[in-house]
Amino acid sequence: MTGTRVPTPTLERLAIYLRVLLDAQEAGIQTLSSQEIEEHSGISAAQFRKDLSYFGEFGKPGVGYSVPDLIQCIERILHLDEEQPVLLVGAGNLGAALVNYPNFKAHRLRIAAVFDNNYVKIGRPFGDLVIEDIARVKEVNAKIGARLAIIAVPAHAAQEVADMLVEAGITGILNFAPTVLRVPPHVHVRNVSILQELAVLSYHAVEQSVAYADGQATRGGKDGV
Amino acid sequence: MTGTRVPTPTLERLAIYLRVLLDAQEAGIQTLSSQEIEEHSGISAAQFRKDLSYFGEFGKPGVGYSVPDLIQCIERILHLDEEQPVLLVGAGNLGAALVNYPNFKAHRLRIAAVFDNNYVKIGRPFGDLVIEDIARVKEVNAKIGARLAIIAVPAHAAQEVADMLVEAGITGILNFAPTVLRVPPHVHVRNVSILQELAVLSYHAVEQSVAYADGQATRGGKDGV
DNA sequence: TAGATTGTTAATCGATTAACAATC
DNA sequence: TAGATTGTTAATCGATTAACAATC
Repeated sequence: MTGTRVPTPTLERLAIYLRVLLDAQEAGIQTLSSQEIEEHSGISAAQFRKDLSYFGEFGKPGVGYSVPDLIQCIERILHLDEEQPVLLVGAGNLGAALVNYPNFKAHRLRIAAVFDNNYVKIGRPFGDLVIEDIARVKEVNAKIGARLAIIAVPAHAAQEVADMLVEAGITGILNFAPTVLRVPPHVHVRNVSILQELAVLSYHAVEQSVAYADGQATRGGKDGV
Repeated sequence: MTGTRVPTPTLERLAIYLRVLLDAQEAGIQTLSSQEIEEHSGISAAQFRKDLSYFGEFGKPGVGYSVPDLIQCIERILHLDEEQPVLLVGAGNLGAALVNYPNFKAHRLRIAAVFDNNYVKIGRPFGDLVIEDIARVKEVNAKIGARLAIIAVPAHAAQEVADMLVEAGITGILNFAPTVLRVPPHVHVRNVSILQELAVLSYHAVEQSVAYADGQATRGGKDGV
């Protein structure tokens, strides 16, 4: 199946499978069937098998999937099989939450440097790191060689930061600022928009309450995944 | 078009349009065409018109869309036309970032209470609020009447928190914990998974770099949206 | 009116689901 | 071997795109 473009939803689910598998490994489980993956992930067994088929054959008919083997395969696919440095820009509240985020380690992601443009903050400690001047990001990343970066600055500064990151060799940006970034075609951006998420929930939450009050609650809605 | 289910991608884009419109209003722009919306949002004009068509007719042929009118319409659709209280569970680093998040106000979202289960934290100030005992969430929300809540606790505690929130009348949950929540069908969950986002970027970032090094850089990849 | 732009329909595209032969 | 479960193909479903008549 090499050559086919992998759908983005497939990649997103891969990360979910990986989490389920790591939990299973923690619990000492050796083997899981696609049906069992469905029970733990909420993603259908057929979808799981289809997703994996983009990358190869990983299971044994009649048996299922070896938990440690599949973990290794997915990690390799996602390039999480060796430590991946990540730049963080923005030493505010969100940056502090990220730099202390305990779950990165299990995925071999490591915040390797923190940047800000505030001269009061530059030079101060931040988690295990020291805040550096965003103006020096290219120079600093020449040593680190990170491809991934997180933007956690106010919206009005995000585009300028993105430009500097691209200049510094970053090819994947996780953007927390509520703004559309313009980047060259070889750079991927994923946006985390808390307001957008809440807006979607707001639409449903109130709709649902009304339906509920009318005794018209929907059935069989999918649980959160 | 009433009666048709609105696709989730449409709702997600609605929040993006709203942001573009608010920016335009800020800049004193009175009218925008779908083409201009495309330029600012990265979402195609056809898609924009199709999205709005689920809710009614909002534009004038030959003219475009009134910025203030459309803002009002989208706000009404998303139930952001009047203040919406939101419960926050988890008074850690992420909770601190959220409680101080400046952008909620423009969308009429307000964190109305913060909860934790740590007795050392309960009673302490947190932003403008005082941390309350999660065990009292039902009691507290009986007064607030929030339908939306944010879970910002470690993964191992998230399901228990979700159960309590549902019990307290919450119908929309924004979940930051890396775990699949099980909730009744009338409750909507949206997950923000930083690890998942970085995993997807990791896949692409390294792929792209390799392609780049080989002189096979992809063309026309979509810019971040 | 003539030009511009909408709202909607039909065509295209892509992702999900179901079913089953292959195989451990 | 018999039972279970995979990987894949074909059918279904849903979302996006393109085109255009309606209309300001």
